[in-house]
Amino acid sequence: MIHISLPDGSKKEIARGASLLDVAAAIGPRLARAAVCALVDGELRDLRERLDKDASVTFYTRGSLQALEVLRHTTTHVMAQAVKRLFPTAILGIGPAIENGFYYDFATEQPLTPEDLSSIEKEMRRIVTEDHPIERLDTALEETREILAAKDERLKLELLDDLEEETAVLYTQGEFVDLCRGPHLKRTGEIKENAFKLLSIAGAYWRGDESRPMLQRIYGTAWESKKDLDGHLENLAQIEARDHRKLIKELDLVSFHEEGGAGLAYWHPKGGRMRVIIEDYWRKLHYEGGYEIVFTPHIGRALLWEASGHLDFYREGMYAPMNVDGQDYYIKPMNCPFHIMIYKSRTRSYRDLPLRWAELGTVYRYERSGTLHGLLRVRGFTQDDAHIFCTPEQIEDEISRVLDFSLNLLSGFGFTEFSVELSVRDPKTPEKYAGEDPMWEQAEVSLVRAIEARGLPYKRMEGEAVFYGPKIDIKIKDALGRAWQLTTIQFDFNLPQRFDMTYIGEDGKEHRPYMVHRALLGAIERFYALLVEHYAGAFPVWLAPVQAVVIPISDRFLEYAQGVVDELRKAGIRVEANFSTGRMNAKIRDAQLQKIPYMLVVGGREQETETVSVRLRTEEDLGARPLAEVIAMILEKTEARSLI
RNA sequence: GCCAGCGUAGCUCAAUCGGCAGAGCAACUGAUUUGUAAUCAGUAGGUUGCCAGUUCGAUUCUGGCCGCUGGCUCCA
Repeated sequence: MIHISLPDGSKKEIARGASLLDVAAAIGPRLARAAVCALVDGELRDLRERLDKDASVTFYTRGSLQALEVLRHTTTHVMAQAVKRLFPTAILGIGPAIENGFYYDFATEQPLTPEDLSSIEKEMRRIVTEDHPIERLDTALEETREILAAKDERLKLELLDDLEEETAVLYTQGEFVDLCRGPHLKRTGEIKENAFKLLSIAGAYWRGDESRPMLQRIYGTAWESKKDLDGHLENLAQIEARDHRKLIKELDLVSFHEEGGAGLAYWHPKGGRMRVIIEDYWRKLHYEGGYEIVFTPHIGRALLWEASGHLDFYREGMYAPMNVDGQDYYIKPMNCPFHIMIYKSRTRSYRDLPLRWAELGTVYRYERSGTLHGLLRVRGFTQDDAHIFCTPEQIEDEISRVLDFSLNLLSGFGFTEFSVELSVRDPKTPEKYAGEDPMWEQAEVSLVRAIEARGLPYKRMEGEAVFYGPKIDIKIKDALGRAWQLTTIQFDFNLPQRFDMTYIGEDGKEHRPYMVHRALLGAIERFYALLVEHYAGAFPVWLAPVQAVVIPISDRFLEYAQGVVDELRKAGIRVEANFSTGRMNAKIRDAQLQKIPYMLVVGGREQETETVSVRLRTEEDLGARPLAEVIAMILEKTEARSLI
């Protein structure tokens, strides 16, 4: 007999070799029916697995996150089975459950097309209806190899060769056999035939390796119920409706041009207005926060990039040089060497430090064509870059400051949920990194203290640091709960050395300053795309490119309407006049579609009483208000940078 | 960069087994003078992404290029 500890603290005695399903049955028949998988000493297991020693066990029932993962994993097997039925020569790759769904990779003779998805789905429904029992077979490696070889599953054989265990696990359902660790559902019929959907088809390198063949990947999603599936599809529709690529076009903010080249954004007047507002706010906060703002060239001689090491390590990310007067000049992919030039323009004393220099620096990087994506991934962009040069004694205080500064700036735009990732070096390969051990240790301590002092949740990422220093990245959550990495704060132990930067210390000797790179919004383009999606184009009044539109109900009131427009404009409000000959209803609709916060309707009543009727884009009707009151209301929201 | 799909009027989308390319919205003109999400009528708008090839004839078929989309990958 062995002893099983349960989460409520109780224990069960059960025969050695009993399956987890037996354990569940011993606890109660209802659990046995509802259980999908179990956590055994910290590992997620299949209910068919047998226990041969004492263990602590937690069962997960339908509805739990873990059960959903199992459901998705089984659904992807059903998909693979369907694919094998329809395309018998398809070779299985891997097929895991992922967030909100699953995928499976196949090597196929013919590429799959989107039209194949519906026939695969149909076959999947058949397999679900056939309700095959799913068997788990722990099999000796050699036998497994024979089984897979007989089915010509060469990719699975490759996985098998890399297996470290002594036995392999095969799962079967009907004619389908797969090498898989599990866990899985007990029958294909447990999948709801109307609660899954295949979504897309894409190429994916075998084992994520570009030098290996490209497989066909099918993505799908699966849920406990049709209602959950519909909810998820609704969510996807939401994301699509907020897609900045659609909104920047509809709202006339930014465009891209085939003639101008991929990944290069054109800011229209309305996008430009918003950008100026964002950047002015950024500048104001930087001056208040003890930064100085600098400007540096867009191109620099090869010498500079040789000194920085960019030409050695980052050349493929840079645009090709242009030759001027026999000298090679490169468009800058980063601002740092230029700021270092300013630093080196004179002798620096410890009394000068810390120096905090910020620049909205436009850089160009050659991103691979396939990675470009609207404003989120471009080839030309403006970083809200800054470099902090300080003494070792100042570093902790500086990190602390920059963290507060970042959180403050981001919350100004309406982002208040943060999480932090701390990337440190891999202790096993210290030789890969620039800088001395004590520097890394001090840097890490100052980063950790700064994070912990603010009670921010953080993840420590071992070995994720870049070679020149540790860093922290701040992620924010948007209105749809998606995480975006914006801020990055990075130590640099490399460049001060490469450029032989020094300052004169109290002791009259030369010392090496510490250098910290930081970008808070990241790239303005990317941040802007995020703002568009976060607000679904309905920007807070202080950011809205057009804050108010004046709508006369007929052109008999044009004169009064023009007076209203003049007053608003004089007060500094971004106002548009819709004086076209159309009906008021159409103008309201236009303004609504443009998501303009205030619609000011003027007709006879308003003219007589020196008022405007205020309609909000939320469809709320505030009725007629004195013009002065409306101006004050809009200005108040603007100045307070109110988020609605 | 790689795999797949796509590219038709400013926008959203039709159409052609290879035979004169079409609608709605927007634009323009005229009429209408309107009270909180689309007034009516008319006009104009296209080398069907670009360049080759096949063909009597290519928007349609083939190849190359450019761009976009979904992924993979990269993010010194």
